[in-house]
Amino acid sequence: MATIKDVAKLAGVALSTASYALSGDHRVSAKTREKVIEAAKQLNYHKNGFAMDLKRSRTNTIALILADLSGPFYSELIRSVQEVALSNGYDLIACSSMGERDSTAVRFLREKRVDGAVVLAYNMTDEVLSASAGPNFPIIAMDRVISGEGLVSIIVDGESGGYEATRYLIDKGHRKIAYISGPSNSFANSLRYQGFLRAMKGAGLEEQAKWRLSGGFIRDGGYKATKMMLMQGELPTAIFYGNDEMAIGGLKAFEEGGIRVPEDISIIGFDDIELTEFIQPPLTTIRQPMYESGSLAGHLLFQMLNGESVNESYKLNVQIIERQSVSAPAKSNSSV
Amino acid sequence: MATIKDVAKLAGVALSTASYALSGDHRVSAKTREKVIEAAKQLNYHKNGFAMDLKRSRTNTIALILADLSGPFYSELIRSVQEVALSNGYDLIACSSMGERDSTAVRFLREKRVDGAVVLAYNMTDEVLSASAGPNFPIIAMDRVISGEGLVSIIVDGESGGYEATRYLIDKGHRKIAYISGPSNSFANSLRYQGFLRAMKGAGLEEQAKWRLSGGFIRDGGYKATKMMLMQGELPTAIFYGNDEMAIGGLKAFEEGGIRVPEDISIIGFDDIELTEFIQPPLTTIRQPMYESGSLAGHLLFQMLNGESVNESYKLNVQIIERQSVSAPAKSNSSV
DNA sequence: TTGAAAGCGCTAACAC
DNA sequence: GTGTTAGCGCTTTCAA
Repeated sequence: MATIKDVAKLAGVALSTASYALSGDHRVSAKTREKVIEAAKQLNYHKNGFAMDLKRSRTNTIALILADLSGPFYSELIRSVQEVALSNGYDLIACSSMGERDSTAVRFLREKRVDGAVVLAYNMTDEVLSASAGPNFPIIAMDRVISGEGLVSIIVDGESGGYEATRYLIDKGHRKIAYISGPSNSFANSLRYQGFLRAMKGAGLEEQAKWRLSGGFIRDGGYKATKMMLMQGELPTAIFYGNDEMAIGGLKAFEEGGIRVPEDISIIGFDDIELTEFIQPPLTTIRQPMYESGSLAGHLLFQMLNGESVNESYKLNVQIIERQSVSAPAKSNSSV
Repeated sequence: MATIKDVAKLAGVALSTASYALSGDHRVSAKTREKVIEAAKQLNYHKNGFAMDLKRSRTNTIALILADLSGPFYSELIRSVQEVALSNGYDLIACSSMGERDSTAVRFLREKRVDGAVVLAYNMTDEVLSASAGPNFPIIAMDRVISGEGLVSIIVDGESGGYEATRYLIDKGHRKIAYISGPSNSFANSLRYQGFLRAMKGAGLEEQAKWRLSGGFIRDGGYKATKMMLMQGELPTAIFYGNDEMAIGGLKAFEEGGIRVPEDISIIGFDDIELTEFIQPPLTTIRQPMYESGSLAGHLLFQMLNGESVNESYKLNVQIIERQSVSAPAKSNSSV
């Protein structure tokens, strides 16, 4: 790899002159510049990114850290963060926090390989975030409550979402409602569940222990939890799945069991992923403002990078999206 | 930010001793090591990634470059490349080539911010790839034919895929077949189109100029192209969409136009994205081995990184996935 | 306008 | 075992 030294030598100028010429400083004469550029081309020279970053101690890059890069659910978030980064002249790299303690993500934060980060990854510990964030290294934490210098949290109001989803079912006449939960260590899940409980209690309803199942936020988990419910014999009249993926899995289980949705049982999801529109029946769900939250995250990050002060936390509202997976409970089941 | 210098000073040892202690070199005494580690903790010290990379001139990171990070289509690819990277002890970062000449992606390659890359991005020029690749910087180019030192290309056999898709329609009795194309600068698209033409010619059929439409590989493009076709009045009996996204857009246009698929018109897509299973009717399509190709790309990259020699190009096969969007042409339309 | 030189934070060869 | 020191490739001050 040719270095700027080689270029300077070939062009017959000093190292610094070459540097100036290459970065377009207007103090070098046009003739010198040309010589240098010609030499650079000849040697196929390109700046070494690290050396530059090291010197500048700035990378002009921010990271978006996700638990799983391949999740379908993130595309809007990625897009919105990317747009903001681009329009601020920054680069965005996405990396995964898979691998836990020694993940790429942790290293990028620890070793300051980027100028700041947006983190949506339940498997990153608060500790890592707190240790990395600071006045010169802003981190926007999504979906978790955390505070500290350089830290801002954005949460979507999952509690209200859980409440509204449940309330919606209750208003349709349902009395026997189950909540299929996500991973127990997920903050988003606990919020949704709390909302569910508040709505149930508010309507004088009780959660039945036998319907307390978990599906880990994944499709197959929803499928299995639903199968289990089916095997138990007695079904609720409505199910609130902690997220859409699990609801889709549940739908498959019902289909296999010959149970019609929403005629025999109503279901509602959470997230409003793309698929919900396309499945049969289209899924009623709670929409998370992914695009908006990504955009907010990006903007906040750059405000912090520019030394402006921002609030410590932001809460975004959710919205119910009515489709066709919920109806009034069937007569035979609607008795309390 | 505390540096190793500060740590050394606080621990009362030399800089190098601190460095050795921190990197676990066994020449330092346990006592010294402890002192250093304690000092580091106290100062909340973390290595500076760039300085390390600069020194080592290795990053232990590879990049996956995609035209659009948010594409739903890539999740399997991302997952498979990530698995390989992780199992080789490397980090993976994903970045987008949006922004063309000055994109993050171009900079990462040019400035050697990573040790190698897998590139699936039609908007990166061959020139950039050739200029960046070299004996010490392997690049795996997907979906393009390119060669040079440090360059390997993986292509899926889109031509055969295009041929098979078209042949499948012909075998069902279709004679009037349209191909809705992707971006004209897309290599994948031209392959598919060539396959289409070969099948048509082989059956003594001709492509009709009026049905030559482009949808840019995006859903809305497929929708618009189909609308346009609808407005023209005369329809083919079958359409081969250059990818699934466009086919999904087309489906919507047909639905709005009161045209039934596959009763009134048959359609076939390409890619086998997740959605194809869930839409109505489920889409018959050509499956690309995304997971396999990502895995292959990752393995090749590491082989090259280890100095092993590999072939210059690899071709992967496609497979037709029969679902329910194709039937024999309706009687009234099936005449030649 | 150009050149010499300091130093970003770190590693590793070498000397003690 | 531990300390000294020379760079990695670059930018940027300062002097010429």
